[in-house]
Amino acid sequence: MKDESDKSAAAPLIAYFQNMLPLTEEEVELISSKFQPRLYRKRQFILQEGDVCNVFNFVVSGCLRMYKIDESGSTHIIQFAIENWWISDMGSFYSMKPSEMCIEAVEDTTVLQIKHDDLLELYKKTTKLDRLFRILVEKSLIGMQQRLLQNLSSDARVRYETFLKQYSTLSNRIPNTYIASYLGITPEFLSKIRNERVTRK
Amino acid sequence: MKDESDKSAAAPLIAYFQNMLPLTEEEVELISSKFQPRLYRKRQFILQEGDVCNVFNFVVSGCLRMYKIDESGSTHIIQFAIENWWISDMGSFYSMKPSEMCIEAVEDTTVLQIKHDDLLELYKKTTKLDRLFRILVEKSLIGMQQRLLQNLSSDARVRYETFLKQYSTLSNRIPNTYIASYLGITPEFLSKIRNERVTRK
DNA sequence: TCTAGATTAAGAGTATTTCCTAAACTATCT
DNA sequence: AGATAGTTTAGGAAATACTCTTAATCTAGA
Repeated sequence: MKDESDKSAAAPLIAYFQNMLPLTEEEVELISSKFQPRLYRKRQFILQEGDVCNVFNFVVSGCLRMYKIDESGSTHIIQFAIENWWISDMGSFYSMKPSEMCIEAVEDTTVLQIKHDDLLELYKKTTKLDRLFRILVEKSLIGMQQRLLQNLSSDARVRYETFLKQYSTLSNRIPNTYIASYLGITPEFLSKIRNERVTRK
Repeated sequence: MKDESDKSAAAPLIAYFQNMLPLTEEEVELISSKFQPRLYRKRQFILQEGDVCNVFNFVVSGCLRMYKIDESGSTHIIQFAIENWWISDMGSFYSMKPSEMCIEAVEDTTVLQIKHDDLLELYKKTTKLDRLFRILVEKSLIGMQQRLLQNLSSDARVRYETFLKQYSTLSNRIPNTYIASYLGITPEFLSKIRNERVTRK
């Protein structure tokens, strides 16, 4: 019974993988057995600053945010993760050193988690995993590069417009303070930008 | 004779890979046969805006920079690549769409290049390549994430200090205009920062 | 040796953004 | 349902971080 429910729990992940690469029956079994579903309530922590990030998270539903609190106390959101996104502090995950980041649930969120050691074991057992993770990390890298470029070349207004396009489903689901923190500005200033947008039209 | 020279040319790459994961004799052969050495003279283009980025580059010696020119005409350097670094516009490489970036030699630079199709073929022939590229892309992603964090949370002074630490070998090898462009400021302002540093001590 | 580009310098200027205060609104908890 | 805490909007003053301009000096390539 337990097996059955776990297996069906991993269905969204299997679908996600199958969409990238066909999987054999055994691979489906193997992957399903290693990913554990877990529900986080709004504002619960998946990772806290100072802890080692020892799981890789695949978001089934809901929304997570990863952020860092700097010396002066302000938070900077590196990434949101919604349905079918991956999130983890890879630096900490691979070095097994304490993380400087927090990962927190923005809404009630279901994730599928794999522990560090289990992922390494999967890599050993089937090379398909190397390929899947290669591809998904490549995608993340491409996205990250574009974000960096944005930050280098655009002011807050343009960055906000881009955010609205890219995260259209998210923009009215999360507090504006989070968006401000993602854009690297104060909530008050975001409010001004929003006001400009409205009156301009 | 040709084979011999090609094989030895790939030696730095093989050493780099062996340092990550042991390779079999066949894998060494296979990889060596697909990577072509190429010399670019200072200011030569590896990739020009509008072209498809159809090679992946491993820098053996020298230095490359990847940058974008925005609408207003200013250039933004995304990345430098020195010895043992990888560089390519991955967005263009995997989508096979024209790139918005340029990659240019900052010094005379030797690279080992693999063509898009050859890399896909290697992925097919040996899954070891998936693993190697997974790992190296993961490293890039971690680095990129840190850079983004820097840009979100620090002013130009701090970013410059970080640059000096991270690229200590590079900082006195390349023009300051490039460093300014990497940091996202004008060369004049970088000069002020540098002046401050000196007088402060 | 000449020339173009790179670096430093310095002052004025600007724009983007923060900071502060405050009011209105919204969600959450008991 | 009412209280409380957090979120959003608003507005004006202020700061800072950075640009722009001009110009002189220095450096490296042809």
